Amino acid sequence: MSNQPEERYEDSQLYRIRHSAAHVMAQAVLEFYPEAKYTIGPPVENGFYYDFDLPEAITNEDLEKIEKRMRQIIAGGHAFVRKALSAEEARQIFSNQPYKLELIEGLEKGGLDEYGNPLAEKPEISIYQHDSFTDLCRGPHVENTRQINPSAIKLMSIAGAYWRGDEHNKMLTRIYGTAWKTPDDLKNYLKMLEEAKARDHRKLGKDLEIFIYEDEVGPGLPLWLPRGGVLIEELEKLAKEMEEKAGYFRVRTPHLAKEDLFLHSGHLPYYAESMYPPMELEGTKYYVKPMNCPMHHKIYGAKSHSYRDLPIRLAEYGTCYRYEKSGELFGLMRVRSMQMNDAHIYCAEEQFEQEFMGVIDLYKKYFDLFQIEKYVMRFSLHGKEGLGKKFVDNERLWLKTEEMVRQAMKNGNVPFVEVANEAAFYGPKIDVQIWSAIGREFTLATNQVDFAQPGRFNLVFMNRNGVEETPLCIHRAPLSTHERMVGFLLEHYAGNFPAWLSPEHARVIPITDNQNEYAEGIVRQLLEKGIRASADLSAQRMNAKIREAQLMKVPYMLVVGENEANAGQVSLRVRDGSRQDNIPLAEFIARARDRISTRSGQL
RNA sequence: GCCCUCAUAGCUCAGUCGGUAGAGCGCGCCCUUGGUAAGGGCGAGGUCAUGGGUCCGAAUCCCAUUGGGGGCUCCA
Repeated sequence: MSNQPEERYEDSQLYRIRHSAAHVMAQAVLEFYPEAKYTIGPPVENGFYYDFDLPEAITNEDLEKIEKRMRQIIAGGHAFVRKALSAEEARQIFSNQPYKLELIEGLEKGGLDEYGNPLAEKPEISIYQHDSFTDLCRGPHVENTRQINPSAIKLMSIAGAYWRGDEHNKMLTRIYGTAWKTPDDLKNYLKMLEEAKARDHRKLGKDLEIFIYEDEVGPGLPLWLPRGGVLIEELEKLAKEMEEKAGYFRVRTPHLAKEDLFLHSGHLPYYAESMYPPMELEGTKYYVKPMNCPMHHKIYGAKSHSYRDLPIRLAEYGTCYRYEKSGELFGLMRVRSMQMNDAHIYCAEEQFEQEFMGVIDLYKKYFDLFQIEKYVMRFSLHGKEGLGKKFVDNERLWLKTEEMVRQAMKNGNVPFVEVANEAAFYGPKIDVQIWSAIGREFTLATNQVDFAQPGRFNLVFMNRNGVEETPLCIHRAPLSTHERMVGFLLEHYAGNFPAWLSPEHARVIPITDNQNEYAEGIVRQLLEKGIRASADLSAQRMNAKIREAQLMKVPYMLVVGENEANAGQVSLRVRDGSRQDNIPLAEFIARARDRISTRSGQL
């Protein structure tokens, strides 16, 4: 750790290189498609993009062509020249570039940035010029195209993107590129992408037989295979243990409810589009539940409560269905059927901070267990504009609850960032961003403070003054959904699960079939001791059996030949390649049971 | 939902200019009884995603649909 303050990306040389590479790319594209309209091209994490309105679709072959031309332009050694000018002058330069004219208008009028967001102050209008290309741009850039290393750039992909990110606007063609200081940096980046691909939960999920999708079942509706079933069982066991210790009660609720319930909760008016359409029977409409909370509210409301009962914590691994739009589905990370590590905590206002921190503590325990080192709480606030539309219309309560959460996190020294306009409709939300072992960001856990629904459901408790009061409700899902959690864990561990999570703890590998019976006896003993085991009695050679177990990432392989059979021993091969030959079976059992029962990260 | 792209055996993939299909793995049988990441042989297995169209003839060309992927938008 250095004491130097970290340089902002926006101020770095890399940022300038990428920004300049975007301009060079735009020049190349315009040379091939002179009629193209160009829009914006900023640096982004790991690279840059530029959005064009092109007269025809371009292909990956075109990318090679464009990339080649970029290298020529770079070699030309052109200077980047900045010039400040008036809106009028800018309009003349970009007279045939409608998107640029729109940008100029935004800059001129009250200052809107390139994404259409308001700017604090009215900016100076400037252009940057190099070779034959001129762009409306605030910079900064490198001084000369030569400062872009032609062997450290690469065009990555073509994608669609809406003008100004608004789905009502025209779909533009976005070209993504990456640029680095040195060819080695580029190589490392590409290697990192390869690694990420090898860890992709969709690939590992298939290879390790965790889940599948079937066309006839439907998109976003995963089928969990036996090995995936084990992961889920273990996660539930973990959650139930932790929640029991933390004073939660377990409840169970149905998958469907009448329309009335979701009208009552306020979900239907806000989220009907994301719900499966209703089914109507005997004149009554039923909806498949998109979340569990309304049902938990009903359970809370089923009897009268005293302040002495609070907090009441209702937990359920509830199965929910949400109609995510087709283009939004993604492996296990975005699905239509999901099972949530859900719970609702009903508490009095003065209990809020303690309960809230109790949830955060739970998070931290899980982070510890899963060796998650980096996390940030994203604290999503309401937006004034959305009141009554996106958000429940009660600004006073919004501000009050937000302040409560803010204080709780400050007091608890929880790292968090605030994001405006992204709350849940019933209250402020905290999404937990975590980073996997290879540094990819995931949003898994979420919790929300709900000041709206308890009131809607007339949930009350009698306070110590004998006056009815409405409790607050904390929605929380530290382990997210099974789908997302397993997706994350697959990538995080690259499929090399700690023993307790491994679908198969041990595989017994007889060397010849003379040891098959001995192997089967071992399996029986292991199963008896709660160790998930099987024997490989196939006609293959031992080496092939080991390879197979290794590919399935089985943590413990027990090789048994004539010697072991005679001595009542096993040869232990651990997934990491280490070996312990000729140990008594009991010794292995003790080791495995210890690792499993403590949920150890060691094998 | 939108833009682009892809779909061949259970899996991973090959298939040229349009002439109705191949490999490896896996599966079954046989031989091999092997000491820490693939022993060998034989065999079964495909309406080339689905539905239309062009053509004497379509896995191959065109259109639509379904599903996957890269993005955008969205994610209570």
